[in-house]
Amino acid sequence: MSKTLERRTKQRESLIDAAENAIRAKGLAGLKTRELAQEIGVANGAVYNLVADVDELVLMVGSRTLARLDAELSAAESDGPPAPEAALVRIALAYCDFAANNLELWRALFEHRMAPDKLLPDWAISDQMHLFRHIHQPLALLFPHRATEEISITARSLFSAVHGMVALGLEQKLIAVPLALLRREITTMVKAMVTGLVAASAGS
Amino acid sequence: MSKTLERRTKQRESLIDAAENAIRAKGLAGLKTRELAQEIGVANGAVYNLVADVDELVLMVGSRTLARLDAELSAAESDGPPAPEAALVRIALAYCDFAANNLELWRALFEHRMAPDKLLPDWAISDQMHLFRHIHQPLALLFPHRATEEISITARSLFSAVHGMVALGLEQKLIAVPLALLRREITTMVKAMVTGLVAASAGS
DNA sequence: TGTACATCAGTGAACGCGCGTTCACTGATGTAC
DNA sequence: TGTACATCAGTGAACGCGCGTTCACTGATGTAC
Repeated sequence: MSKTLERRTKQRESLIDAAENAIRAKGLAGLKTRELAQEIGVANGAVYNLVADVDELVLMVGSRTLARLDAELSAAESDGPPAPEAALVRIALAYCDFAANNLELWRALFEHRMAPDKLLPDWAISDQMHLFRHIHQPLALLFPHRATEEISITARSLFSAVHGMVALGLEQKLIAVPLALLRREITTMVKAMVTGLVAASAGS
Repeated sequence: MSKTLERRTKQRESLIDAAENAIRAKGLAGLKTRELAQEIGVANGAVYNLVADVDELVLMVGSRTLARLDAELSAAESDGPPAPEAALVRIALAYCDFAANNLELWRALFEHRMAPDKLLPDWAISDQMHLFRHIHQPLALLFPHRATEEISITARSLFSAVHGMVALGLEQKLIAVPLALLRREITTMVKAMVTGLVAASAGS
Protein backbone atom coordinates (compact mmCIF):
# COMPACT_ATOMS: atom_id res chain seq x y z
CA MET A 1 0.00 0.00 0.00
CA SER A 2 2.84 2.40 0.72
CA LYS A 3 4.06 2.21 -2.86
CA THR A 4 0.57 3.11 -4.03
CA LEU A 5 0.40 5.95 -1.57
CA GLU A 6 3.75 7.24 -2.68
CA ARG A 7 2.64 7.29 -6.26
CA ARG A 8 -0.56 9.05 -5.36
CA THR A 9 1.41 11.74 -3.58
CA LYS A 10 3.64 12.22 -6.59
CA GLN A 11 0.67 12.35 -8.92
CA ARG A 12 -0.97 14.91 -6.71
CA GLU A 13 2.15 17.00 -6.83
CA SER A 14 2.32 16.66 -10.62
CA LEU A 15 -1.29 17.69 -10.86
CA ILE A 16 -0.69 20.89 -8.93
CA ASP A 17 2.40 21.56 -11.03
CA ALA A 18 0.40 21.05 -14.19
CA ALA A 19 -2.36 23.34 -12.95
CA GLU A 20 0.16 26.00 -12.02
CA ASN A 21 1.77 25.84 -15.44
CA ALA A 22 -1.58 25.95 -17.17
CA ILE A 23 -2.66 29.05 -15.26
CA ARG A 24 0.69 30.71 -15.83
CA ALA A 25 0.47 30.07 -19.56
CA LYS A 26 -3.21 30.52 -20.27
CA GLY A 27 -4.80 32.14 -17.26
CA LEU A 28 -7.36 30.76 -14.87
CA ALA A 29 -9.91 30.36 -17.65
CA GLY A 30 -7.43 28.17 -19.53
CA LEU A 31 -7.50 25.47 -16.86
CA LYS A 32 -9.12 22.25 -18.18
CA THR A 33 -9.26 18.99 -16.24
CA ARG A 34 -8.83 16.95 -19.39
CA GLU A 35 -5.63 18.73 -20.30
CA LEU A 36 -4.26 18.37 -16.80
CA ALA A 37 -5.06 14.67 -16.82
CA GLN A 38 -3.32 14.21 -20.15
CA GLU A 39 -0.37 16.23 -18.94
CA ILE A 40 0.24 13.98 -15.96
CA GLY A 41 -0.65 10.83 -17.87
CA VAL A 42 -3.90 9.66 -16.30
CA ALA A 43 -7.51 9.45 -17.40
CA ASN A 44 -9.56 12.55 -16.73
CA GLY A 45 -11.64 10.74 -14.14
CA ALA A 46 -8.53 10.05 -12.09
CA VAL A 47 -8.16 13.73 -11.32
CA TYR A 48 -10.97 13.30 -8.84
CA ASN A 49 -9.02 10.69 -6.95
CA LEU A 50 -6.26 13.21 -6.37
CA VAL A 51 -8.28 16.25 -5.51
CA ALA A 52 -11.88 16.92 -4.55
CA ASP A 53 -12.65 19.32 -7.39
CA VAL A 54 -11.22 22.13 -9.43
CA ASP A 55 -11.88 24.71 -6.75
CA GLU A 56 -9.60 22.86 -4.38
CA LEU A 57 -6.93 22.61 -7.04
CA VAL A 58 -7.04 26.32 -7.75
CA LEU A 59 -6.82 27.02 -4.06
CA MET A 60 -3.73 24.90 -3.75
CA VAL A 61 -2.06 26.69 -6.62
CA GLY A 62 -3.05 29.93 -4.95
CA SER A 63 -1.46 28.81 -1.75
CA ARG A 64 1.83 28.25 -3.53
CA THR A 65 1.60 31.62 -5.19
CA LEU A 66 0.98 33.31 -1.88
CA ALA A 67 3.95 31.49 -0.36
CA ARG A 68 6.25 32.76 -3.08
CA LEU A 69 4.85 36.24 -2.76
CA ASP A 70 5.41 36.07 0.95
CA ALA A 71 9.05 35.17 0.41
CA GLU A 72 9.55 38.08 -1.96
CA LEU A 73 7.97 40.53 0.44
CA SER A 74 10.10 39.23 3.29
CA ALA A 75 13.20 39.74 1.21
CA ALA A 76 12.15 43.26 0.27
CA GLU A 77 11.37 44.09 3.86
CA SER A 78 14.86 43.39 5.11
CA ASP A 79 16.84 44.21 1.98
CA GLY A 80 17.62 47.87 2.56
CA PRO A 81 17.60 50.62 5.17
CA PRO A 82 15.30 49.76 8.06
CA ALA A 83 13.46 53.10 8.04
CA PRO A 84 9.75 52.20 7.87
CA GLU A 85 9.00 54.57 5.02
CA ALA A 86 11.71 53.09 2.84
CA ALA A 87 10.64 49.58 3.79
CA LEU A 88 7.06 50.27 2.75
CA VAL A 89 8.21 51.54 -0.61
CA ARG A 90 10.36 48.45 -1.15
CA ILE A 91 7.49 46.19 -0.21
CA ALA A 92 5.13 47.94 -2.59
CA LEU A 93 7.63 47.66 -5.41
CA ALA A 94 8.22 44.02 -4.63
CA TYR A 95 4.49 43.47 -4.85
CA CYS A 96 4.41 45.21 -8.19
CA ASP A 97 7.32 43.18 -9.52
CA PHE A 98 5.83 39.95 -8.30
CA ALA A 99 2.56 40.71 -10.03
CA ALA A 100 4.35 41.61 -13.25
CA ASN A 101 6.47 38.47 -13.18
CA ASN A 102 3.62 36.16 -12.24
CA LEU A 103 0.85 37.94 -13.99
CA GLU A 104 -1.67 35.18 -14.54
CA LEU A 105 -1.00 33.39 -11.26
CA TRP A 106 -1.40 36.65 -9.43
CA ARG A 107 -4.60 37.46 -11.29
CA ALA A 108 -5.96 34.03 -10.47
CA LEU A 109 -5.68 34.93 -6.81
CA PHE A 110 -8.29 37.63 -7.28
CA GLU A 111 -10.36 36.26 -10.12
CA HIS A 112 -11.15 32.97 -8.51
CA ARG A 113 -14.59 32.76 -6.94
CA MET A 114 -15.72 29.76 -5.01
CA ALA A 115 -19.15 28.32 -5.63
CA PRO A 116 -21.39 30.60 -3.55
CA ASP A 117 -22.34 27.89 -1.07
CA LYS A 118 -18.97 26.60 0.10
CA LEU A 119 -16.64 29.08 1.70
CA LEU A 120 -12.89 29.44 1.72
CA PRO A 121 -11.13 26.90 3.91
CA ASP A 122 -9.39 28.30 6.97
CA TRP A 123 -5.89 27.70 5.73
CA ALA A 124 -6.58 29.77 2.63
CA ILE A 125 -7.80 32.65 4.74
CA SER A 126 -4.87 32.55 7.12
CA ASP A 127 -2.50 32.41 4.14
CA GLN A 128 -3.88 35.75 3.05
CA MET A 129 -3.94 37.35 6.48
CA HIS A 130 -0.37 36.36 7.02
CA LEU A 131 0.79 38.63 4.22
CA PHE A 132 -0.41 41.75 5.90
CA ARG A 133 2.24 41.45 8.57
CA HIS A 134 4.78 42.81 6.08
CA ILE A 135 2.86 46.06 5.93
CA HIS A 136 1.75 45.97 9.51
CA GLN A 137 5.19 45.99 11.01
CA PRO A 138 6.61 49.14 9.40
CA LEU A 139 3.33 50.90 10.12
CA ALA A 140 3.57 49.90 13.76
CA LEU A 141 6.99 51.52 13.90
CA LEU A 142 5.62 54.61 12.26
CA PHE A 143 2.64 54.92 14.60
CA PRO A 144 3.79 53.50 17.92
CA HIS A 145 0.83 54.90 19.82
CA ARG A 146 -1.88 53.35 17.73
CA ALA A 147 -3.77 50.22 18.57
CA THR A 148 -3.09 47.09 16.54
CA GLU A 149 -6.61 47.18 15.26
CA GLU A 150 -6.23 50.67 13.86
CA ILE A 151 -2.96 49.78 12.22
CA SER A 152 -4.56 46.77 10.60
CA ILE A 153 -7.09 49.00 8.96
CA THR A 154 -4.45 51.37 7.69
CA ALA A 155 -2.43 48.42 6.43
CA ARG A 156 -5.44 47.22 4.51
CA SER A 157 -6.03 50.63 3.00
CA LEU A 158 -2.43 51.01 2.00
CA PHE A 159 -2.41 47.58 0.46
CA SER A 160 -5.64 48.21 -1.44
CA ALA A 161 -4.31 51.44 -2.85
CA VAL A 162 -1.09 49.88 -4.08
CA HIS A 163 -2.95 46.86 -5.34
CA GLY A 164 -5.21 49.12 -7.36
CA MET A 165 -2.28 50.85 -8.97
CA VAL A 166 -0.68 47.55 -9.85
CA ALA A 167 -3.89 45.98 -11.10
CA LEU A 168 -4.87 48.83 -13.39
CA GLY A 169 -1.27 49.46 -14.30
CA LEU A 170 -0.71 45.93 -15.52
CA GLU A 171 -4.00 45.80 -17.32
CA GLN A 172 -3.49 46.42 -20.99
CA LYS A 173 -6.97 47.83 -21.26
CA LEU A 174 -6.43 51.54 -21.31
CA ILE A 175 -3.12 53.08 -22.12
CA ALA A 176 -0.54 50.63 -20.91
CA VAL A 177 1.83 52.24 -18.46
CA PRO A 178 5.38 51.12 -19.01
CA LEU A 179 6.57 49.11 -16.04
CA ALA A 180 9.33 51.57 -15.17
CA LEU A 181 6.83 54.39 -15.00
CA LEU A 182 4.49 52.34 -12.88
CA ARG A 183 7.25 51.63 -10.37
CA ARG A 184 8.09 55.31 -10.20
CA GLU A 185 4.46 56.21 -9.62
CA ILE A 186 4.11 53.62 -6.90
CA THR A 187 7.18 54.95 -5.18
CA THR A 188 5.85 58.48 -5.34
CA MET A 189 2.41 57.55 -4.09
CA VAL A 190 3.55 55.34 -1.25
CA LYS A 191 5.89 58.05 -0.04
CA ALA A 192 3.09 60.58 -0.33
CA MET A 193 0.66 58.39 1.59
CA VAL A 194 3.15 57.74 4.35
CA THR A 195 4.21 61.34 4.79
CA GLY A 196 0.60 62.44 4.53
CA LEU A 197 -0.49 59.98 7.18
CA VAL A 198 2.35 60.94 9.48
CA ALA A 199 1.60 64.63 9.05
CA ALA A 200 -2.08 64.10 9.80
CA SER A 201 -1.17 62.04 12.82
CA ALA A 202 1.18 64.69 14.18
CA GLY A 203 -1.32 67.45 13.55
CA SER A 204 -4.17 65.91 15.47
CA MET B 1 -41.26 51.90 -42.98
CA SER B 2 -41.00 54.64 -40.38
CA LYS B 3 -43.39 52.82 -38.09
CA THR B 4 -41.18 49.78 -38.32
CA LEU B 5 -38.10 51.83 -37.64
CA GLU B 6 -39.73 53.43 -34.67
CA ARG B 7 -40.57 50.05 -33.19
CA ARG B 8 -37.05 48.83 -33.78
CA THR B 9 -35.66 51.79 -31.91
CA LYS B 10 -37.96 51.15 -29.02
CA GLN B 11 -37.08 47.50 -28.96
CA ARG B 12 -33.43 48.34 -28.99
CA GLU B 13 -33.97 50.61 -26.04
CA SER B 14 -35.91 47.92 -24.20
CA LEU B 15 -33.15 45.47 -24.91
CA ILE B 16 -30.55 47.71 -23.33
CA ASP B 17 -32.87 48.31 -20.38
CA ALA B 18 -33.35 44.61 -19.95
CA ALA B 19 -29.61 43.97 -20.15
CA GLU B 20 -28.98 46.69 -17.60
CA ASN B 21 -31.50 45.22 -15.20
CA ALA B 22 -30.14 41.74 -15.67
CA ILE B 23 -26.61 42.83 -14.87
CA ARG B 24 -27.75 44.87 -11.91
CA ALA B 25 -29.64 41.90 -10.50
CA LYS B 26 -27.43 38.99 -11.40
CA GLY B 27 -24.10 40.35 -12.48
CA LEU B 28 -22.44 40.23 -15.86
CA ALA B 29 -22.36 36.44 -15.80
CA GLY B 30 -26.15 36.43 -15.34
CA LEU B 31 -26.76 37.97 -18.73
CA LYS B 32 -28.48 35.53 -21.11
CA THR B 33 -29.76 36.41 -24.57
CA ARG B 34 -32.76 34.11 -24.22
CA GLU B 35 -33.88 35.81 -21.04
CA LEU B 36 -33.45 39.24 -22.56
CA ALA B 37 -35.47 38.21 -25.58
CA GLN B 38 -38.24 36.85 -23.41
CA GLU B 39 -38.14 39.98 -21.30
CA ILE B 40 -38.75 42.28 -24.25
CA GLY B 41 -41.17 39.86 -25.89
CA VAL B 42 -39.32 38.69 -28.98
CA ALA B 43 -37.74 35.45 -30.12
CA ASN B 44 -34.13 35.00 -29.13
CA GLY B 45 -32.98 35.24 -32.71
CA ALA B 46 -34.44 38.74 -32.95
CA VAL B 47 -31.86 40.04 -30.54
CA TYR B 48 -29.39 39.92 -33.38
CA ASN B 49 -31.52 42.25 -35.44
CA LEU B 50 -31.25 44.85 -32.71
CA VAL B 51 -27.61 44.54 -31.83
CA ALA B 52 -24.56 42.94 -33.40
CA ASP B 53 -23.70 40.67 -30.49
CA VAL B 54 -23.54 40.48 -26.72
CA ASP B 55 -20.26 42.35 -26.54
CA GLU B 56 -21.85 45.35 -28.16
CA LEU B 57 -24.78 45.15 -25.78
CA VAL B 58 -22.54 45.06 -22.74
CA LEU B 59 -20.61 48.00 -24.08
CA MET B 60 -23.79 49.99 -24.46
CA VAL B 61 -24.84 49.25 -20.92
CA GLY B 62 -21.34 50.23 -19.84
CA SER B 63 -21.69 53.50 -21.67
CA ARG B 64 -24.83 54.30 -19.73
CA THR B 65 -23.15 53.38 -16.48
CA LEU B 66 -20.23 55.64 -17.24
CA ALA B 67 -22.60 58.48 -18.10
CA ARG B 68 -24.33 58.18 -14.75
CA LEU B 69 -21.01 57.96 -12.97
CA ASP B 70 -19.87 61.03 -14.81
CA ALA B 71 -22.92 62.92 -13.62
CA GLU B 72 -22.31 61.93 -10.02
CA LEU B 73 -18.69 62.96 -10.16
CA SER B 74 -19.64 66.30 -11.69
CA ALA B 75 -22.08 66.91 -8.90
CA ALA B 76 -19.51 66.00 -6.28
CA GLU B 77 -16.92 68.22 -7.88
CA SER B 78 -18.98 71.35 -7.56
CA ASP B 79 -20.99 70.49 -4.46
CA GLY B 80 -18.80 71.95 -1.73
CA PRO B 81 -15.83 74.22 -1.11
CA PRO B 82 -13.75 74.70 -4.25
CA ALA B 83 -10.43 73.92 -2.58
CA PRO B 84 -8.85 71.21 -4.73
CA GLU B 85 -8.00 68.96 -1.82
CA ALA B 86 -11.60 68.94 -0.61
CA ALA B 87 -12.86 68.44 -4.14
CA LEU B 88 -10.68 65.40 -4.63
CA VAL B 89 -11.97 63.88 -1.42
CA ARG B 90 -15.56 64.48 -2.49
CA ILE B 91 -14.92 62.94 -5.88
CA ALA B 92 -13.33 59.87 -4.36
CA LEU B 93 -16.25 59.44 -1.99
CA ALA B 94 -18.70 59.89 -4.84
CA TYR B 95 -16.89 57.17 -6.72
CA CYS B 96 -17.11 54.91 -3.70
CA ASP B 97 -20.81 55.58 -3.26
CA PHE B 98 -21.53 55.05 -6.90
CA ALA B 99 -19.77 51.70 -6.85
CA ALA B 100 -21.63 50.66 -3.73
CA ASN B 101 -24.99 51.68 -5.15
CA ASN B 102 -24.39 50.16 -8.57
CA LEU B 103 -22.25 47.30 -7.53
CA GLU B 104 -22.79 44.86 -10.35
CA LEU B 105 -23.00 47.45 -13.09
CA TRP B 106 -19.79 48.97 -11.84
CA ARG B 107 -18.10 45.58 -11.65
CA ALA B 108 -19.22 44.81 -15.18
CA LEU B 109 -17.21 47.81 -16.33
CA PHE B 110 -14.03 46.09 -15.23
CA GLU B 111 -14.91 42.44 -15.65
CA HIS B 112 -15.93 42.65 -19.25
CA ARG B 113 -13.30 41.47 -21.70
CA MET B 114 -13.80 41.74 -25.39
CA ALA B 115 -12.93 38.80 -27.62
CA PRO B 116 -9.18 39.13 -27.99
CA ASP B 117 -9.32 39.96 -31.69
CA LYS B 118 -11.72 42.88 -31.80
CA LEU B 119 -10.78 45.94 -29.83
CA LEU B 120 -12.81 48.52 -27.95
CA PRO B 121 -14.67 50.94 -30.19
CA ASP B 122 -13.46 54.51 -30.02
CA TRP B 123 -16.52 55.88 -28.30
CA ALA B 124 -16.04 53.41 -25.44
CA ILE B 125 -12.47 54.55 -24.98
CA SER B 126 -13.29 58.23 -25.05
CA ASP B 127 -16.10 57.60 -22.55
CA GLN B 128 -13.51 56.36 -20.14
CA MET B 129 -10.94 59.04 -20.80
CA HIS B 130 -13.54 61.67 -20.26
CA LEU B 131 -13.95 60.70 -16.63
CA PHE B 132 -10.41 61.57 -15.75
CA ARG B 133 -11.08 65.24 -16.23
CA HIS B 134 -12.79 65.29 -12.83
CA ILE B 135 -9.54 64.36 -11.19
CA HIS B 136 -7.39 66.24 -13.62
CA GLN B 137 -8.84 69.63 -12.92
CA PRO B 138 -8.29 69.82 -9.14
CA LEU B 139 -4.81 68.42 -9.62
CA ALA B 140 -4.06 71.11 -12.17
CA LEU B 141 -5.01 73.72 -9.61
CA LEU B 142 -2.83 72.02 -7.05
CA PHE B 143 0.20 71.80 -9.33
CA PRO B 144 -0.01 74.80 -11.63
CA HIS B 145 3.54 74.40 -12.86
CA ARG B 146 3.28 70.89 -14.05
CA ALA B 147 2.72 69.80 -17.61
CA THR B 148 -0.66 68.34 -18.56
CA GLU B 149 1.02 65.06 -19.34
CA GLU B 150 2.48 64.77 -15.86
CA ILE B 151 -0.80 65.61 -14.25
CA SER B 152 -2.53 62.95 -16.31
CA ILE B 153 -0.20 60.37 -14.90
CA THR B 154 -0.79 61.52 -11.35
CA ALA B 155 -4.53 61.52 -11.98
CA ARG B 156 -4.31 57.96 -13.16
CA SER B 157 -2.32 56.93 -10.10
CA LEU B 158 -4.71 58.62 -7.75
CA PHE B 159 -7.68 57.03 -9.45
CA SER B 160 -6.09 53.59 -9.37
CA ALA B 161 -5.36 53.89 -5.68
CA VAL B 162 -8.90 54.91 -4.80
CA HIS B 163 -10.31 52.33 -7.15
CA GLY B 164 -8.28 49.66 -5.41
CA MET B 165 -9.62 50.66 -2.02
CA VAL B 166 -13.17 50.61 -3.29
CA ALA B 167 -12.78 47.35 -5.18
CA LEU B 168 -11.26 45.41 -2.31
CA GLY B 169 -13.45 47.19 0.20
CA LEU B 170 -16.67 46.20 -1.53
CA GLU B 171 -15.51 42.68 -2.08
CA GLN B 172 -17.00 40.41 0.50
CA LYS B 173 -14.05 38.10 0.18
CA LEU B 174 -11.93 38.91 3.17
CA ILE B 175 -13.25 40.74 6.13
CA ALA B 176 -15.93 43.02 4.78
CA VAL B 177 -15.29 46.61 5.70
CA PRO B 178 -18.44 48.43 6.74
CA LEU B 179 -19.22 51.13 4.20
CA ALA B 180 -18.87 53.95 6.75
CA LEU B 181 -15.40 52.79 7.65
CA LEU B 182 -14.45 52.48 4.01
CA ARG B 183 -15.51 56.06 3.37
CA ARG B 184 -13.51 57.26 6.33
CA GLU B 185 -10.44 55.40 5.14
CA ILE B 186 -10.77 56.78 1.65
CA THR B 187 -11.03 60.28 3.04
CA THR B 188 -7.94 59.77 5.13
CA MET B 189 -5.91 58.28 2.34
CA VAL B 190 -6.86 60.82 -0.30
CA LYS B 191 -5.98 63.63 2.05
CA ALA B 192 -2.71 61.91 2.87
CA MET B 193 -1.86 61.41 -0.79
CA VAL B 194 -2.63 65.01 -1.66
CA THR B 195 -0.71 66.54 1.22
CA GLY B 196 2.12 64.09 0.62
CA LEU B 197 2.30 64.96 -3.06
CA VAL B 198 2.18 68.67 -2.36
CA ALA B 199 4.91 68.38 0.27
CA ALA B 200 7.11 66.40 -2.10
CA SER B 201 6.49 68.93 -4.81
CA ALA B 202 7.37 71.87 -2.56
CA GLY B 203 10.46 70.13 -1.26
CA SER B 204 12.03 69.39 -4.62
C1' DT C 1 -58.50 52.49 -54.64
C1' DG C 2 -57.20 47.70 -55.50
C1' DT C 3 -54.14 44.04 -56.71
C1' DA C 4 -49.55 41.61 -57.31
C1' DC C 5 -45.23 41.62 -55.65
C1' DA C 6 -40.96 42.48 -52.79
C1' DT C 7 -38.77 43.27 -48.63
C1' DC C 8 -37.32 42.22 -44.35
C1' DA C 9 -38.55 41.94 -39.28
C1' DG C 10 -39.39 38.22 -36.63
C1' DT C 11 -39.41 33.06 -35.51
C1' DG C 12 -37.57 29.21 -32.88
C1' DA C 13 -35.30 24.98 -33.82
C1' DA C 14 -30.84 23.52 -34.35
C1' DC C 15 -25.79 24.06 -34.59
C1' DG C 16 -21.51 24.11 -32.37
C1' DC C 17 -18.76 24.41 -28.70
C1' DG C 18 -17.10 23.63 -24.11
C1' DC C 19 -16.47 21.47 -19.81
C1' DG C 20 -16.86 19.68 -14.76
C1' DT C 21 -18.24 15.61 -12.77
C1' DT C 22 -20.08 10.86 -12.29
C1' DC C 23 -20.12 5.98 -12.68
C1' DA C 24 -20.12 1.12 -14.07
C1' DC C 25 -16.40 -1.42 -15.05
C1' DT C 26 -11.19 -3.43 -15.18
C1' DG C 27 -7.25 -4.91 -13.51
C1' DA C 28 -3.36 -4.35 -10.60
C1' DT C 29 -1.98 -4.43 -5.79
C1' DG C 30 -2.13 -6.10 -1.33
C1' DT C 31 -4.17 -9.30 2.28
C1' DA C 32 -5.68 -13.53 4.65
C1' DC C 33 -5.24 -18.17 5.33
C1' DT D 1 5.35 -20.01 -0.38
C1' DG D 2 1.04 -20.37 -2.95
C1' DT D 3 -3.78 -19.64 -3.75
C1' DA D 4 -8.41 -17.29 -3.30
C1' DC D 5 -10.25 -13.13 -2.37
C1' DA D 6 -10.92 -8.08 -1.48
C1' DT D 7 -9.84 -3.50 -2.21
C1' DC D 8 -9.51 0.40 -4.67
C1' DA D 9 -6.69 3.14 -8.13
C1' DG D 10 -7.52 4.00 -12.63
C1' DT D 11 -10.48 4.12 -17.02
C1' DG D 12 -13.02 6.76 -20.42
C1' DA D 13 -17.63 7.00 -22.05
C1' DA D 14 -21.55 9.41 -20.89
C1' DC D 15 -24.29 12.71 -18.20
C1' DG D 16 -25.88 17.20 -17.50
C1' DC D 17 -25.75 21.75 -18.05
C1' DG D 18 -25.28 26.10 -20.37
C1' DC D 19 -25.26 29.35 -23.99
C1' DG D 20 -24.06 32.51 -28.15
C1' DT D 21 -25.15 32.47 -32.77
C1' DT D 22 -27.05 30.96 -37.26
C1' DC D 23 -30.48 30.02 -40.64
C1' DA D 24 -34.36 28.36 -43.42
C1' DC D 25 -38.75 29.78 -43.11
C1' DT D 26 -43.33 32.90 -42.25
C1' DG D 27 -46.01 36.53 -42.45
C1' DA D 28 -46.74 41.32 -41.85
C1' DT D 29 -45.61 45.75 -43.89
C1' DG D 30 -44.83 48.68 -47.52
C1' DT D 31 -44.29 49.58 -52.64
C1' DA D 32 -45.32 49.77 -57.64
C1' DC D 33 -48.49 49.94 -61.09
